[in-house]
Amino acid sequence: MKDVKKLQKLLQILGDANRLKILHLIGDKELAVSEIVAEVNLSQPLVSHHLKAMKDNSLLSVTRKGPFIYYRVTDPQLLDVLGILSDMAQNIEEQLSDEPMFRCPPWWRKMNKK
Amino acid sequence: MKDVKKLQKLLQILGDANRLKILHLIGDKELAVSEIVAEVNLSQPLVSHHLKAMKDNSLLSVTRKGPFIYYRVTDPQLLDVLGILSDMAQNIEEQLSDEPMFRCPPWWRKMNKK
DNA sequence: TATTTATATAAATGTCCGCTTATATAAGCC
DNA sequence: GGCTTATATAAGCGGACATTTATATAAATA
Repeated sequence: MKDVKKLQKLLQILGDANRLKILHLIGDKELAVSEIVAEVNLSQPLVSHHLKAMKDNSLLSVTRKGPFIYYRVTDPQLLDVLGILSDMAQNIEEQLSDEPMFRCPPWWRKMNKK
Repeated sequence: MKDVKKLQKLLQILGDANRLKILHLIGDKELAVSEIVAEVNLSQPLVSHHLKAMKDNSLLSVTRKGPFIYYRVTDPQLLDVLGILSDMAQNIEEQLSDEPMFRCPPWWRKMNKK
């Protein structure tokens, strides 16, 4: 309960499909931006944008090698935890609250009360 | 990589401070809405809103007892994983990309190039 | 049946954020 | 120094979502 804000931030950084794809793609390797762009189907600026978000929150670390900039997952444990969560997520089927296709107008129930 | 969407959804449901507070408060117990409202500092509709979000995604399960509706964490494992993530999160200090307090106007660098 | 208590739902609003388009930086090469 | 490649940054737009205010449902009780 100490610092909920930090946990929240971490979770909302992770709560994006594109960022998850990038994280999974990098895995325990080191990838340059161009390699990532080549794999995932996203524009270069968008990839850079997400990389920055994760770097700014220390999820990714950066190394420059000549003109290339390599990203790696700072803490490999993160991938394990994501594995666990992914497992959980698969067993979740959206509990759609039997939303009727058509809905009563607001006055109907009151009208027919008892 | 199978279903990133589900993982994303799970993470973004979790990525909210108020929902985290509620989850932590419930813990391994069963709490009625009114008990939750009494503890966290949120309006009743807001609490209901968040409870619904988590219920619809199977994070919470519901039991009615008379006029009271009790919520419990569906999978206690979730709390453990959150524990791990919380641990990670605490060791993350925002990598604020040494943003200068004042910034160059856009023409400055071009002006002084070389 | 009227009232009170417990909870849910609806509508309206403001904000954050992902994405696109356009442009800037930075390094390497001729 | 100009050119190309690799990457980052900025501005603008649109949609999603947390929150508030107001009201509806549902159960219990008098």
